[in-house]
Amino acid sequence: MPYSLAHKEETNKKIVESARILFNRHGFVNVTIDMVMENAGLTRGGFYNHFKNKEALYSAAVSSFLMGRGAEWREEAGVNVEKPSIETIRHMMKSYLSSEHLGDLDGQCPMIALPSDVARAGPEVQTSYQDLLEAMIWLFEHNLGGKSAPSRKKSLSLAALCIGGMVVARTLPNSDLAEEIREAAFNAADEILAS
Amino acid sequence: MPYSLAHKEETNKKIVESARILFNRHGFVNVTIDMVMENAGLTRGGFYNHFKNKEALYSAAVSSFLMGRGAEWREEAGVNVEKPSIETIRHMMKSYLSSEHLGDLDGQCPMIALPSDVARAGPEVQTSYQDLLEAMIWLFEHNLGGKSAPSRKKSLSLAALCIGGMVVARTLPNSDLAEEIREAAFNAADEILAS
DNA sequence: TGTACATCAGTGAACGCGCGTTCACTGATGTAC
DNA sequence: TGTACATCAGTGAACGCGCGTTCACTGATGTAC
Repeated sequence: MPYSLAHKEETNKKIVESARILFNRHGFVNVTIDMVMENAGLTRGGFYNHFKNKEALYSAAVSSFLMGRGAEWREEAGVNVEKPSIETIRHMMKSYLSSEHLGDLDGQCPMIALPSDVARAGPEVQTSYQDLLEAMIWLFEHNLGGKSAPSRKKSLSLAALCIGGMVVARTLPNSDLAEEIREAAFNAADEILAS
Repeated sequence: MPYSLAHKEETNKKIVESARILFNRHGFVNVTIDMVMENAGLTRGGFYNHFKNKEALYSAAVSSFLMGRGAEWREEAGVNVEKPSIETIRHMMKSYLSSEHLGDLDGQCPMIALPSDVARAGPEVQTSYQDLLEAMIWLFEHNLGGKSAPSRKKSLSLAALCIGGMVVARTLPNSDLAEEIREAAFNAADEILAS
């Protein structure tokens, strides 16, 4: 067996990472396999050694956020499984609903960049999206002190507000209204949290 | 001058209405001009008698909601310019964040159906989207009793929560989580309203 | 240790299809007489 | 009132391009001896 298994995995990661960035910026349909492969330093034909088809790449790219940037964020935000606290949520929200995140077209959360794309994609992609969403909700619930009807409701509202506020703001680039919406969403989320 | 001016306007409306429905369901890129024209009872070639190109149609389709279904909704919700009231907002939100609206792929608000599409489209389309958003915000502000910093903030948060909650829910079709999110968003919006 | 070999990741040309757009035309309709 | 005409909305074939996917190949690498 020529080429180590690790080598193929490495290449696979490069493709997915390249795709994640390009999808975030341009959406599923506007990104071609040529673009993804070239951006990964490879050529067109090799793609099908790694994925069944383009749709399979969608799913992998969305999921990759959870293990990559998403994990970094959880660490940065000081997510501490031992000591859950509301302060942790506030940190996460501050980072999620930040001006920086709004401007980060490459690194942003796919839930913000791709909602309508995912809604029209196949079930695998939607499952990946739902996993991301559930991870976010879990972090909120956990830091609100565990499972209970009120903390569940609160967590869902916070998720809707975080993602939704950013989606709406993202749709209006270079508009003062975008920043205004983002800020208002953050304040509202903060109030829900405190209530 | 053969064919009355009204005739051309009539056809134009048919095309835009056909496009609005198809875009809502499938997104900009996945809808072809053939589909739009056939759905309007016409043939491909005539399209360019009415629009410069496909992108011009995006903008027209998004805007059309404001004068069509959007106007109906404002009436249904009992929007009364003379007597603004919080109850009016509650009606609007109840309708916007309803199960019916979530399932109405054809008639839904384009702000829910097309956020990522619009984010990647040209400035004209984004202006149309922003007009829609500002109309919604205006209705909230007006019924909160007019211009003031707190009512402005509240209106922006409500908009983010209404649109955002629906966007997130829409991304997860056939999932219990979708309904759960929609309901949580409504409750949170109601609390913001009451606060 | 060195060499021949087998494997399969990666290459790039080619295929086929679909879509946006163009264009020569056709024929329905309002107007002039 | 009736008829010939001019206009232009609508038609549908054609063009050209781009993209997803396939495929015959090449060449780098690990293994067997």
